[in-house]
Amino acid sequence: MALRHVILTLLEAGPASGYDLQKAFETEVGYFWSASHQQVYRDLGKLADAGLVRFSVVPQSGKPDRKVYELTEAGRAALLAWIESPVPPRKLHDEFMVRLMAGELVGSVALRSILRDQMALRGARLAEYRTIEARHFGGVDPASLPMMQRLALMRLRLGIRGEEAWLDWAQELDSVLDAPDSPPS
Amino acid sequence: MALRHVILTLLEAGPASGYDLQKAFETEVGYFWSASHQQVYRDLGKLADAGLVRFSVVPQSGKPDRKVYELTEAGRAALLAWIESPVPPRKLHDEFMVRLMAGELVGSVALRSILRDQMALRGARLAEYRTIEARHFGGVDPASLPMMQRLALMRLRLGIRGEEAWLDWAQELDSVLDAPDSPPS
DNA sequence: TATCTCATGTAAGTGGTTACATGATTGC
DNA sequence: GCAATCATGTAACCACTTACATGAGATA
Repeated sequence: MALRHVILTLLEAGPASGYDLQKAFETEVGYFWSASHQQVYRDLGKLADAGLVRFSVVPQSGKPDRKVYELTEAGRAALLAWIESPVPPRKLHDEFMVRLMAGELVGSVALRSILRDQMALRGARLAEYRTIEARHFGGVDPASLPMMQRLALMRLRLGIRGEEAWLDWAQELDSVLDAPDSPPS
Repeated sequence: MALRHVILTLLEAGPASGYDLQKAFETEVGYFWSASHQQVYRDLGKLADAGLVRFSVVPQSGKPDRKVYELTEAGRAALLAWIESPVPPRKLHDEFMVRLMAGELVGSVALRSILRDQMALRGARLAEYRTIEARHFGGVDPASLPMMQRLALMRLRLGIRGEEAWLDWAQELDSVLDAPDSPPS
């Protein structure tokens, strides 16, 4: 159900089309929420049916018409109520961990290469995040920023810390895999 | 699709009933995969249809019969092939982050209390993980353990590091929220 | 000439959640 | 007497993915 609330949140920041929202999922909100354009369009329809958003059609020359959505009063109220509702426990689905477990049981030799692949991938992501941080915020103290940018920076930093922690751990795992196996006593 | 492979992995470790598997999802594998008993039973059925697992019915006195599942050769082969298949990029869905963003836009006063709640929750989880670590592994060097326990410990440590990183970040956020807001220049 | 971007959607399938259902045994 | 544990499942619904579809203008 939360995707609807993410959409409401994005619309609270200003009117937008389905296309605009989908772009947001690929960029700013991408490091804490993802959604495909099909989901976005469908949920916009559902939200409109429920009276939480309304839209106006903006014709364009040469391009398809834009449907620009905005929050209704009911939508704003629903969003406000949701913010303070309890956060459901998130459930984890970490395929990499499963492969690690499976690889060990099956006696696969490929554990190392899977680990290295994953490290490269996440290292690249971390570098990307750091670039964004440097370009947009350039080593500034978060407390000195207006609240909006301050929280945007903090959201980015969570992504950075998460990747750092993962890479630290992966490094430890990599070295620990080197040690010879001793039979269980 | 990955749930089926998690089940195959658990069965590779030894025969088990649906009930046993579901217990595993609540304990050992709980910090990297979750599944409800309905999912487990349904997917066991699908796996049996596909010939990747087989089961034998074990009657019990006073309790319902157990259906004890085990891997077939085809199942083991499928698992092996899967381990080295590329890991699809995991998608994030962090409700807490969305609330933070929404709360700011709407001007909610409740941000602080949401943050504190979440910190308490994750702090408790971290404490739990550390207790398990101390009880099962008692400060031992992972490299000295047989491979199986070694990886079990490393899986647990990923959970620990993840919670630690989150709490560090939350602490920073908490203090950063104190600073007065300055209007965007 | 071909691909990318803008901009919208439908249809079919899979994955996951919630609620319902049964029934004996063990511990409070 | 009541709840929890053991052990299995079905049915209905909701969320999400993959594939298909259109069509003009911009860029390589």
